[in-house]
Amino acid sequence: MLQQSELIFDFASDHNMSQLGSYSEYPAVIVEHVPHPHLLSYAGLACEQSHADGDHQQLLKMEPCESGEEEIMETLVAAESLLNMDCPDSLSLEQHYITPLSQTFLPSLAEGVVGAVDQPQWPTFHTKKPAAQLQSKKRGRKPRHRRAESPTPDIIVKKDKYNKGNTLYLWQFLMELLQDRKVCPRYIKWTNPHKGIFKLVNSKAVARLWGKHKNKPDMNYETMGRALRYYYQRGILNKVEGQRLVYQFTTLPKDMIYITDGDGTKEEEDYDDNSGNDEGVSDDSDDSTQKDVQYVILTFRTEHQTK
DNA sequence: GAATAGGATTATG
DNA sequence: CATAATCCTATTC
Repeated sequence: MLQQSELIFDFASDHNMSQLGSYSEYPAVIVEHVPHPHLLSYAGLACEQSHADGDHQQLLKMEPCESGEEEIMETLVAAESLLNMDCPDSLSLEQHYITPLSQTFLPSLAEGVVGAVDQPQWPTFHTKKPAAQLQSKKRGRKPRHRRAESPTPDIIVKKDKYNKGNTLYLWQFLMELLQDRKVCPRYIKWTNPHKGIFKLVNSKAVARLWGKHKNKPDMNYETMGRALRYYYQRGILNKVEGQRLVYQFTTLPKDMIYITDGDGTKEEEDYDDNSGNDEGVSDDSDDSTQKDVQYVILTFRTEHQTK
């Protein structure tokens, strides 16, 4: 069925790539981005980003070619980017996957993970529901309780596992997209990285990419959206109500490549999820220092709590 | 009208 | 068996 070389985005022409295809067989694969010590401290993204006092401006700079209409075109570009991570200006995710990660993972992460059996190993954003009226307005929705989500303590570092059978979960796929400079600002982008809030700017394009990845040509946002909605109960995603196409990761990897948009503007538009709780998180300059960054693959066994 | 929520059913690994 | 894909109804933006 899926060929490693083509399983992702067939329209990516003849560049045989397989980065996205190169994930371990473990359910959850997180590409960790370990740039600098200070960035490591930044890892606690959920908590605070105090040091982000602007002395480091993000290098991830890409012209905000924000048209959004021509999806085909952009999809092609996106796919190309996803497939050809070897473009010099990009972070070449390819390296992530094949990096023999000498340094397996962040100790803090490891401990935190190992320690927490019942809860995610990642910083958790518990955004209180903005308003209960949102639920009430729905037609008698039953309260959803989240159970422990997939990723659990086990950290297995798969060094060179780019097997083809890779099937990223949707949430992983979205995270990957959010770390891809080509698609991130355009199709999908953070609207509030600290809270894990992102927006599917171009839902159709994202769905298309997802469909490509899953080899489901008929994928659309309806279907993908359903899958996203499954994440509500599982505590992986929240919906940022009031804003269309805006979702929120309840948990995030400690160090992601936060592409908050390239023109130096910290966050062009953080509609801080209108919950009013936020204290105005401001400078989140993504300090993704492209150079001397180390990419680490962390694989998390997703063993579900044996219910 | 697209987005959203979620039930039901089926598919797939 | 879990994760969706597909499909659907209903509601909201």
